[in-house]
Amino acid sequence: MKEQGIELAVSTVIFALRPHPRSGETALWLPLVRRIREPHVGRWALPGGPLQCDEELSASARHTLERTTGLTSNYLEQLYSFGAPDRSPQRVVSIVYWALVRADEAARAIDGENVEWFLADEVPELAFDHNTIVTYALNRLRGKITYSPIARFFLSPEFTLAELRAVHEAVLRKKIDPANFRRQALATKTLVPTGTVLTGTSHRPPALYRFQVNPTPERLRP
Amino acid sequence: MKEQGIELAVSTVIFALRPHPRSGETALWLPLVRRIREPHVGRWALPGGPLQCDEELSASARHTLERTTGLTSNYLEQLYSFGAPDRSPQRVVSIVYWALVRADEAARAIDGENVEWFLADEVPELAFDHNTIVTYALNRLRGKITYSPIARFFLSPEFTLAELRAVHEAVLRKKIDPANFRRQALATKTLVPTGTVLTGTSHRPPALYRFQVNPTPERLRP
DNA sequence: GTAATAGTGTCTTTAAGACACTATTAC
DNA sequence: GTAATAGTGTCTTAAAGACACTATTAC
Repeated sequence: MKEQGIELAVSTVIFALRPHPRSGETALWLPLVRRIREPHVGRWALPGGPLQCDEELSASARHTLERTTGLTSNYLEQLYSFGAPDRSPQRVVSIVYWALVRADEAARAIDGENVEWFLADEVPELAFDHNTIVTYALNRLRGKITYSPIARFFLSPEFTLAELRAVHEAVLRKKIDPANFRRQALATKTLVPTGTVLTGTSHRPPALYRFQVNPTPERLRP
Repeated sequence: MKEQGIELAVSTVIFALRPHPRSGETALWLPLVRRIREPHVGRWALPGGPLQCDEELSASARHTLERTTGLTSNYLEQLYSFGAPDRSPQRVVSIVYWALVRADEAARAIDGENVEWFLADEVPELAFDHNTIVTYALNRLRGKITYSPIARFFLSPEFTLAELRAVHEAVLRKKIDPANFRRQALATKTLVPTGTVLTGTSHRPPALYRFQVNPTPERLRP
């Protein structure tokens, strides 16, 4: 069977938390790449590239992440495949992944050539159908964080409940009651107190937690 | 950019409800196609084929559905893309869709050459990684039917609450309390009584309902 | 009348959310 | 002491589930 001249690419939506430039509050960011060739020269686009011959799909997404930001991710998941015939002059089918990057890592990201980070809710007009893809990824992230314990992938291994709550608040852009959040988080039985507290604050020191390595199998919702 | 010699295919997992051959209860079925060439000659596989040059991904899935069963579907959704380098000798990336077919339609399906229907929970050992894909699709169907009103796509436009409940019971393979199911179904405000009842039963005639055309926008969970 | 399912009412349990309250640190 | 957040207790509400009960048809 002859291949039909359809190009196969893998793109990645990379999310990280950083302070908002104006309000200073934690906000969602993502890196974009400026296109240096037609079509859409000069426009910003999602990082990605053609799939290599013997490369896993997820490996391709990981390589893009590494090449674009110099970072690695602890959470990478396939998002969706986009393949409308008119999304590019030469037909391209894009398999899109999304990734979460820890805040402490993201702070020391080494941005590649023509790479720039944007507020996830304020991306400019992008090349191809990439605005649609970003919106789709944002919906998935916001949906998934409400029923799945993925917030931890934004954090270092040890964290306070306030830090975990701050991730939820930044992603969902709404305040969450600290008492209720604590109860729900602890009810999952996936948090283990390290026995230590975080000092240096100007108030009662919060307890530190880490996620249980392999408690009960994670909820299945593909 | 030269295409990397990777073949791009679209496959479709087609679900329909039919009576179980032994118990007689309604059960989930899906059609498979016997492979007539290498690799895996003689094995059963998901229906599908290479993506045509100017064809939408979903259109390709629809064509497969039509070609395999002679049927059309009112529900078609992208499932996942599978692309491990070793899943086929010549590398193939498969974008998989899943579809629901109405029971009354499925009953008069015209099966194509080398097509046979199997109980979804008793498929034989399939070609490639297609067992993995079927399991994945089953999980998605069972997950989605619990939070999204997709059961109706197994039914004709007018139906009783008992029929709707029977769909849930067949898919989830468990009994559901009729009283509670009724309350939940009506609470969604998406069911409209037609004002007529279904006669010919040997008991109190049940009211017929249809789904509201465009009530409130469907829940967004990509 | 009986058999069978349609359809209603109501109680219990669980979880989410609102919010008052106490605890412990830095200063 | 005050300011600030950590952490606990408890009330209200909504939804899920269990299950008893009434309603309406064919026979």
